[in-house]
Amino acid sequence: MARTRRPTMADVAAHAGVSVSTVSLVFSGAGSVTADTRAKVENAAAALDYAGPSPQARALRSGRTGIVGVVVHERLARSLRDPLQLRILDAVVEELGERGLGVLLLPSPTPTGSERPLLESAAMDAAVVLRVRDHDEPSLEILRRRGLPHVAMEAPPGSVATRVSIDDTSATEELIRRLLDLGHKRIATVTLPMTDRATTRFRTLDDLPDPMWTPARHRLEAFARAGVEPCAIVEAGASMVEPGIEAGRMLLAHNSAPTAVVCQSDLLAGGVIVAAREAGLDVPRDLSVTGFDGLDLPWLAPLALTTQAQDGESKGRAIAAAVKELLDGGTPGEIDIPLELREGTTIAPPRPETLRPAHLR
Amino acid sequence: MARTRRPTMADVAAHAGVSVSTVSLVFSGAGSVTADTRAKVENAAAALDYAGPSPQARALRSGRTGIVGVVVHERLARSLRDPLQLRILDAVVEELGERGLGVLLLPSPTPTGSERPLLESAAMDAAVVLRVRDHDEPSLEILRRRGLPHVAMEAPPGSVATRVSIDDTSATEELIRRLLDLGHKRIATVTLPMTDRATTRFRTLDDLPDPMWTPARHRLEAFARAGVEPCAIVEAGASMVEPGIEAGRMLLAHNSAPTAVVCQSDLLAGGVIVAAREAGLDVPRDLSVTGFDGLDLPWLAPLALTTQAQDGESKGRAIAAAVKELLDGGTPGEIDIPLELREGTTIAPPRPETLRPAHLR
DNA sequence: TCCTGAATTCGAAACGTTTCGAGACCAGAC
DNA sequence: GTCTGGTCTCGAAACGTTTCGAATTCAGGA
Repeated sequence: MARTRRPTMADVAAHAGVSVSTVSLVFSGAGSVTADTRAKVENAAAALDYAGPSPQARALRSGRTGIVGVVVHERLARSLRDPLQLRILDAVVEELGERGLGVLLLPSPTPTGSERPLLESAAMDAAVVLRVRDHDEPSLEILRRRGLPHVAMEAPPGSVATRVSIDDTSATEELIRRLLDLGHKRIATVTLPMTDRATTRFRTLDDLPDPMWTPARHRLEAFARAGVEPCAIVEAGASMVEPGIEAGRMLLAHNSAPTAVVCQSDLLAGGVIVAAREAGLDVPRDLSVTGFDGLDLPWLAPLALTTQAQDGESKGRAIAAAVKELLDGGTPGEIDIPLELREGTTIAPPRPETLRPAHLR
Repeated sequence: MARTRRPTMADVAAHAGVSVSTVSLVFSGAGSVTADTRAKVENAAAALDYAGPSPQARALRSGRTGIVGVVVHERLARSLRDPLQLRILDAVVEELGERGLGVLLLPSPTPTGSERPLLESAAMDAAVVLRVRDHDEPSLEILRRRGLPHVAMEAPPGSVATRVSIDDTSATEELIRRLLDLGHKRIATVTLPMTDRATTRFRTLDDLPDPMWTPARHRLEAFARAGVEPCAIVEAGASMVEPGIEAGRMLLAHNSAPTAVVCQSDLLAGGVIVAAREAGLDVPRDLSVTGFDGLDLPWLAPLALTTQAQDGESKGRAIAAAVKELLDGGTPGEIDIPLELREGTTIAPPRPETLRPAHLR
């Protein structure tokens, strides 16, 4: 089979005995075309094995590519191993797909990365930034330069025109107050990664990185709002179970172990619970644990995590809706996705000091 | 700020006092340009806030879009909740990204789907099909029509020019033989979903769907190769823990419960183990369980799954390498990714009949 | 019979690049 | 002083559509 040139609209037009404009009309479905003419064109297309108008040419002429870029963590798996993020992306893909829009995965540009990041050079009509560092996110500047409309999730207030966010500070504060009401005094926290290349480690309030991932910062600020200081802060290397276990071990080995741990994600909380079990502690009697996100963690049974649940699907749909509105020339502004405190079985009043396992007093 | 037209290469050329071709040369980095001229052009571009050549125009003229489509399950999350798939996709994105290629997510076209699926209309240079149903996969036909080079993972032999696959039949056979050698007679199996919209249910060898997802079929065929028939077959609704639990419950409630379960994925195996624990059974003494994929399941501790491990990262890299070779005009052919039997602690000889819990005899 | 207006179809002009071949210029060899 | 070869720059021709306004056709009313 000779590797021949693909047929173009001109070929189809010639074969059908009509003009190129008419063929275009048939394929775009826009103008009015006689059933007769339409049939001629369709037959010609079939005869030539014409696969439809070239997307490249269509994009150049019409100015629309039908592609929406989605900026994720440079290591894709870092972003998507989190089931919540996946749900969000899934909803975005589905919702945009209904309008014929495709999603292009864009690893977040890094200073050390390639000369010309995809975000700068790829064709697209709009973009979604799923992961915004604190104010200096370079993606936002690139998008501005290119004049591309964009939506950012969990971005710092004022950093971008269209935001879709949750009020994670208030939600975390609510969890902290629960623990305070139960009588807890020594409350530790396990945070999300604060930077792109985080490792699991102790932090103090004086030792926080400056461009800091927004959700980590917001959820940490809840302590100040609740008027307490965490007795220990461990930054997790990733929002996954393994780093959660590690963080839990670190906290329990600490000189004065906490009676409660506020975890910035459910996966981290799950890890902390595994570490507690490992140390022979009973959750929640020896240690109260809270999560964030509201995932299903069936392997945690019979415990159910006390957490703030967010609905990934509606978050994704809200993002997609905002993108569509931008493409239609609208200005969606700021969108707030509600959280719901889900009562689980992982918090309880602290055990009287004298009854705690000796090594934890 | 007046919403003004974006500057083009012609504007930059005029501002710099050179020709359009020269500006193009500067941006493409190809031809030889005096340092002086280059500086003039770069200054002009900066002055006009020119964001670089239009990807649309570049794509039309050069014929290359820099985009590789990746066909995933229609419900994105179905594909990507599986950590292995995610690793593969991650490696593909990273490896292609190094060459400046972006990954466009393409939900698999469904009969009921939109009029014109993205796979038919989106701009791209090549495609990867991560999920091939048995022979009649519609994606492959569309790609052929469009004349796009493509790579398919786990496709039936002969269905496509470039395949990247594992020998899952042999690997599963190896696991089955282990169990036979240990003395097992009643071996059940929990399969991957066989169709796009599967539910967790019993199946028999006479009752298999015809277009059937290839890995499910291959791994099931291992029983015939090993010369035994599974004593029960449960098709899982998805390759996740929850359907695995459900499948495990169904098998254990069966009149003559198995002494071993061959699960077509680690997540399903994890679920079966949870169901066994729930029923008061000891794994592996009361029930042997094998998995497939080689994931890390920290919550399974202290057990370690006996499984066939595949390296998602090298699989992804192999796929990306094949795509690059296709784009360079090569013909990569068939690529086989090796599997490695990982000895865990979840299989043992069956307990003598008389010692088994009464309800399981 | 002639005129009006709606329904179709058509021609031509973009859209913003890349690429090809040719021209201009300059230094060094004869 | 002329010729040769290399380096840099340029003009013009695509790439394959969409879209705009104009041309054509045809039916129905005056």
